[in-house]
Amino acid sequence: MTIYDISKLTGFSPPTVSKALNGTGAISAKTRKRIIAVADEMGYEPNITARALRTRRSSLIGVLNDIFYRPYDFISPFFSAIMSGFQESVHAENYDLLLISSVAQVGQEMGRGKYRHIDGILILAMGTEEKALTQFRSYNIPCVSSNNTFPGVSTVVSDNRGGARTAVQHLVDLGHREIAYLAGPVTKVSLAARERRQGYRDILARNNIRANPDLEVSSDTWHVGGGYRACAELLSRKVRFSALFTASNYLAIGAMRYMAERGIQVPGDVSVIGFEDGDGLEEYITPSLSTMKQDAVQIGRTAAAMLLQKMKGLSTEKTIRIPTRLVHRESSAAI
Amino acid sequence: MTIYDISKLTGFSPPTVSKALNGTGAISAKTRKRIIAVADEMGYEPNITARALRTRRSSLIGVLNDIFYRPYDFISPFFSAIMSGFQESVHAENYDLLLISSVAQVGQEMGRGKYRHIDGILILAMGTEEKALTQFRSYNIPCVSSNNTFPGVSTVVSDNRGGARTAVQHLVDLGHREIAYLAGPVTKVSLAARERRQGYRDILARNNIRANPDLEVSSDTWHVGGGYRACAELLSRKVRFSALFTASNYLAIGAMRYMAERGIQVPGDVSVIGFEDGDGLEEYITPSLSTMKQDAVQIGRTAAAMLLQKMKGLSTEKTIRIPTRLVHRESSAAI
DNA sequence: CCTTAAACGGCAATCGATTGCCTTAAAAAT
DNA sequence: ATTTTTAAGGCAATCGATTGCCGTTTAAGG
Repeated sequence: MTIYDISKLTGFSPPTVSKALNGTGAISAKTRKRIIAVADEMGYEPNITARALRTRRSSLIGVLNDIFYRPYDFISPFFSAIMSGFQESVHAENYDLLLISSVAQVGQEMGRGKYRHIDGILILAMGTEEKALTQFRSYNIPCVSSNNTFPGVSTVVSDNRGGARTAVQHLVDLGHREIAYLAGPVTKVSLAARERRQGYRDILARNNIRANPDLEVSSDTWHVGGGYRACAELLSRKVRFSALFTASNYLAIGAMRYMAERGIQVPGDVSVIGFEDGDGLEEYITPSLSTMKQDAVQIGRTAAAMLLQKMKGLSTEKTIRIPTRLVHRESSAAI
Repeated sequence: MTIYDISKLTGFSPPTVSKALNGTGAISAKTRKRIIAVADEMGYEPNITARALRTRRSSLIGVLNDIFYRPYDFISPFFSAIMSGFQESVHAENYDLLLISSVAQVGQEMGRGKYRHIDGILILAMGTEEKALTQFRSYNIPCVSSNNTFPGVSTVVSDNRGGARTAVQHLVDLGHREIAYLAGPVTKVSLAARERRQGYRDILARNNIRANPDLEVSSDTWHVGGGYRACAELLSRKVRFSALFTASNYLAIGAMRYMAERGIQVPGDVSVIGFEDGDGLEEYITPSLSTMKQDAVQIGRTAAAMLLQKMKGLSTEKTIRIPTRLVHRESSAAI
């Protein structure tokens, strides 16, 4: 069923059918109605490939989603939740999502993306490296990112600094003054990592707590294993702390495991608060985990709105921050 | 840079350029070499849209990935790991992945898929309903699934029955005879749910343990909350059990949480073993969780191989099972 | 030296939708 | 009643690659 079939059935020329169906051109209401009726009846669906060829727009949006949870090879539930909100929004404008994974191949993939004529791209990758980025720039595809920032690319993130402040202030309010921070991998592009650390430092300063560099450790991955190892490193420094703020829940789980193995009680000896990872587990592990809850779906929706704007040539570079919310559970308690 | 540009630069006609680049038709080695050299030098990349229009093949494979973890809206790490292996394999043959989520829209989505001329489809959805399936059949797209079976669709799954047998035998070997089973949502299509239950029953029978229906509960979701509620239901039945096999790790985590709240010790009072969910957390929660480890990436690769075969018109319907492996951790112990 | 066949490459059509421009008919203005 | 507008649709070209078929050229065979 093509536009030519509809043309024959209605007696109007193919261009007229096209115009009627798309609401473009000057077509009388009567004609349009007739054409639409026939198209509906025949179950006509436009051939999107032909349209893409002619219009040079593919209706495809790429999602660059690095898998940074080796050796498990899965997409972070947090990112996957962002994708969920994002997809919902772009679907409303008839875009579909093309999966582009694995930063290792990013050059190749972007080449691929280019030759597929992707109309836009959402960068969710955590491990995206500098050199890959220069690639993005050379192709001229509208682009938004989340959690990371790149020069010239708009970003939607949680209010990481504010969230970190809330988390750390929560610990202070519980009477803690020796508060450690377990960061994720700090890369040039990782806005989340930078801002959370900043929020942590803000609150120490605001409460006149002297910042102790020994209380800050950084994990080599965003996953549990990294949290475990970083906590080991932290404890090896022999600095006292009664509370620990981690840059993500996975890191918190890894850290708590290490402490459990060392007989350190949570929250008895150390209170812990993390940053949500989107899998909804924090309520169900023991002890249940205090968390800064992020609104991943909303981040996705916002990113979609921004990208769609950009694709229309509107909007300029900016960063939008989505509020986070403290959820107090068993892992954090008064000193 | 199109085939016409290369044509002008080399003096050969566009069809000849096409044939040289694709290795089709009768082109002399010398000509081919020259054309390829120029194409390389100019950075020519074929316009995949035009090719798709002409050949009627899109080089796009759809991934139907229902999000069944409401209200968290994320893709199960297990499925996401399958996708990882799958993508790696189909990339080798120059296919890209189109994301099709949300079973609620499956009809619409498939319509979409059809009009995008998807060359094949991988069904990962857990919640796919019967009525949606009839849609699949009517479009004639090569299709493989994982974890679920549909009439006429090949499937790659873990060796669920064997895995469940190993898990339950493990509990028996530890001296347990009162063993409960916490199932995932049992639907018509859920092969995994059916086979794991079967494996559980096999082992009871093999060890002359009388099956007690009260020891089997079924969760309403595959996520932690469902495990929590199902465990509550199980305990409310007042049947004694010293071990619990759960159909997934998330369910195990939910169940363990409920038991923790009731003061039931794991593994002191009840041993627990689950089925891997692919997020790598089981080592890091406390107690660490005994698990049947699945090879999700391998499942993905195998599914890709099967689908590619099908797309070539070869291969017939079948089910392939990928071995699982017992990993013994703290949550299961001798009685 | 002539015939036959194989090897190379080009021609023209095609995939389906869209677009700018042009023609005709109808409506409005003078 | 005649001219000017405006509205409605059609024509032909285009997006880029591919394919079947046909015409040469060159090599092989007699």
